[in-house]
Amino acid sequence: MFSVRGDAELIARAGHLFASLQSEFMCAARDLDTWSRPEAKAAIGDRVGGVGGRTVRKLFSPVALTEESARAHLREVRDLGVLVRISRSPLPHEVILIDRRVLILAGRDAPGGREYTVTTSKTLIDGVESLYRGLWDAAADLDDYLRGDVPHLDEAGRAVLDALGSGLTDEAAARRLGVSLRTYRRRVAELMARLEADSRFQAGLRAGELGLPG
Amino acid sequence: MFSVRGDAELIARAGHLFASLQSEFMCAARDLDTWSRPEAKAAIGDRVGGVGGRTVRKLFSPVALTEESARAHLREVRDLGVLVRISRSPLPHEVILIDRRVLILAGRDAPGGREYTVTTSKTLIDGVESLYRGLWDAAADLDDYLRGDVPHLDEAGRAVLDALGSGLTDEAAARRLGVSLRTYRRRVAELMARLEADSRFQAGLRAGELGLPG
DNA sequence: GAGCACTTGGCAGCAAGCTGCCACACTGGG
DNA sequence: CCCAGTGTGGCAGCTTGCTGCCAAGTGCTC
Repeated sequence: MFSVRGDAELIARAGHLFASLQSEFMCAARDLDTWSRPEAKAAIGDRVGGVGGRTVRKLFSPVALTEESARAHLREVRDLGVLVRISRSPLPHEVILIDRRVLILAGRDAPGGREYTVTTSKTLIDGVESLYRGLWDAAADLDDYLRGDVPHLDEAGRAVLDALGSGLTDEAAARRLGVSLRTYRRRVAELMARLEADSRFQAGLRAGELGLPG
Repeated sequence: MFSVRGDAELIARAGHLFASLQSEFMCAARDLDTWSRPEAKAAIGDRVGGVGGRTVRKLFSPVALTEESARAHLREVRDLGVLVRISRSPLPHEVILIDRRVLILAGRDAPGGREYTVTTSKTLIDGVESLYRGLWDAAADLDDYLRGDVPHLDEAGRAVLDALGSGLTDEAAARRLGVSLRTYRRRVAELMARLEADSRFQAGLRAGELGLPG
């Protein structure tokens, strides 16, 4: 195990690891800006290369989808065969696994550059891989996530969903929210349209599957 | 970072780490049988001691709940203030974090004893902790999981849930299942009772949150 | 065979949910 | 000022959902 500080040193000492990728590359990160320097990003991208019969998994937090440019980029790499999933977890620290032989973890940004820890310890790798796998399995496919992106609920929508999820009658829920029954039902109808549901059970099921209210 | 082989050596070289627990202990494991030797289990238990103002989190896979004795044990420790959650992930490798200062990972059982890797690398710990946190946040509280364990759906229950989730009216759903409306509604009422829901939305939400139909 | 427990299906009465319609209030722009 | 757009609330009419009740059918035990 060794540590390096800064992207340049990482590439110098561990760049060959990326180039020697054989079968599986897995990474988890908050967003696309893990590599603070564009040249480092390009260099790493070059070394990993295309999928080419290998499995490349990239797991991001929802923050990665904030900008449309990032979404477009993820769609592109997805089109190249990279498996992209979105986890509900913030994923504040980047984790990279190469062929389950090498584990690279990125620390925080620091004045002297970000510290990376590189290890080939099988026990460490197995442990981290099992945690990664748990997150991966629970994460949503990029397309599913984007399709399900419709229900970004504002405060009112969330309040309606909370009331619905409490099992209240419409009358009780409207009272709770301080609106008329007609208005409450209007909002329920809107939420159901957004969830593309024809019944309340179906709407609840979709909300639960999507992790709402998030 | 160092590795040890076997429980005895782990206790000899790292036992003090457990005893020095100050604020937070987190572990993830497939089940309760991580420590292959009862004496090792007891020794570790003694060293961690009670909660005593500290945060102790234990994350297990559903396999940990297979036996009623295991469930009873988890309820006991939960009653002592330990936070217990059940993840849908298999968690094949045990991970332990002590005060976010020490990371211990367990390898597979081997003839010479299981290999443990112990490290205090901040980058490693941060990376693993962020993955752990993602799994923890997505995991179900022990009580919720046990309470939610009710809906083991038989074929008929699953068919009802599928029909409900399709957004059909009761009449259309009954026709689809080849039963009368009264019978269908009777089964819906049973499913809702099992999900402890007072409305169809709430039932759907709970089903979605529980990952039904599994 | 009879008796019992359980399930199904039809029916009725009621509650809850759905939505159109209309009036009113508010806001912003010309 | 007027007008258009938007949102709210009350009401009515209708559909859907909920459940008790009763009769009939089925399977099991004695």
